[in-house]
Amino acid sequence: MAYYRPYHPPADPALVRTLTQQQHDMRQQQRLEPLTASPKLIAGLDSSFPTEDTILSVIVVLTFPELQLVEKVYNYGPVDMPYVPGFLSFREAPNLLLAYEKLQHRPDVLMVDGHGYAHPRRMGIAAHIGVLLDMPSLGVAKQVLTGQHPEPEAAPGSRAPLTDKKTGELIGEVLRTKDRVKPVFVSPGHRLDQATATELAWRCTRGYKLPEPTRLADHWAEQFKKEIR
DNA sequence: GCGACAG
DNA sequence: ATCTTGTCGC
Repeated sequence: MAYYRPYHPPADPALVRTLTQQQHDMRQQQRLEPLTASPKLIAGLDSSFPTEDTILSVIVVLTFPELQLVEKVYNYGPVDMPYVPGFLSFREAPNLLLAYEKLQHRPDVLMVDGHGYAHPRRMGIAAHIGVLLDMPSLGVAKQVLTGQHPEPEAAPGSRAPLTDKKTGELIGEVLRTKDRVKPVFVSPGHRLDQATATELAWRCTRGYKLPEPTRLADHWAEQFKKEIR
């Protein structure tokens, strides 16, 4: 069905060089380790674009493992950075951080819409935000950015490894959250490991393709969009 | 040189 | 991400 593949306008080489260096620097701060205590509150982060030059970032906070919504906030602002594959965080993270400041609750983990470690330089938006806030984070993406993987089994809960084609390193896991639906890509961002990331994503799944944190953030973005005008 | 390319 | 019609299945 994908007869056409998206075309991405060439990005400014100088800008790409700067951002790449910034990601390498941030990676020095990244730590992937087992999560010590079970989280009590988990947040879901997602952004949408009402117009081509404005961004709407939403953050929802749910209890864990009950997954009851306890808070939802958003921040609406301008966007200057264009979308460049591999540098999504520089376009969305700033506004997400502004939304985070409005939060009254202190979540224990952040589930971000996009990749974490499963990134060319292991610094996807989930890792980017986790490092900046120095908080445990994981990424849940709907499409692969880099890496190869076999198809996970049909049964919900099935996993398949996402590996770097060159090094063979495990960079994420493909998780089948729903029967007969394309799987999601889970990877750690900061302060937690792959096993924890996948387990959390699965324990947050309630019959939909997307885990509740990310799914609800996306859902509320639609509601807040009306509130804006 | 030829593809691939989160949201 | 966003736009956008019809269609399939529970």
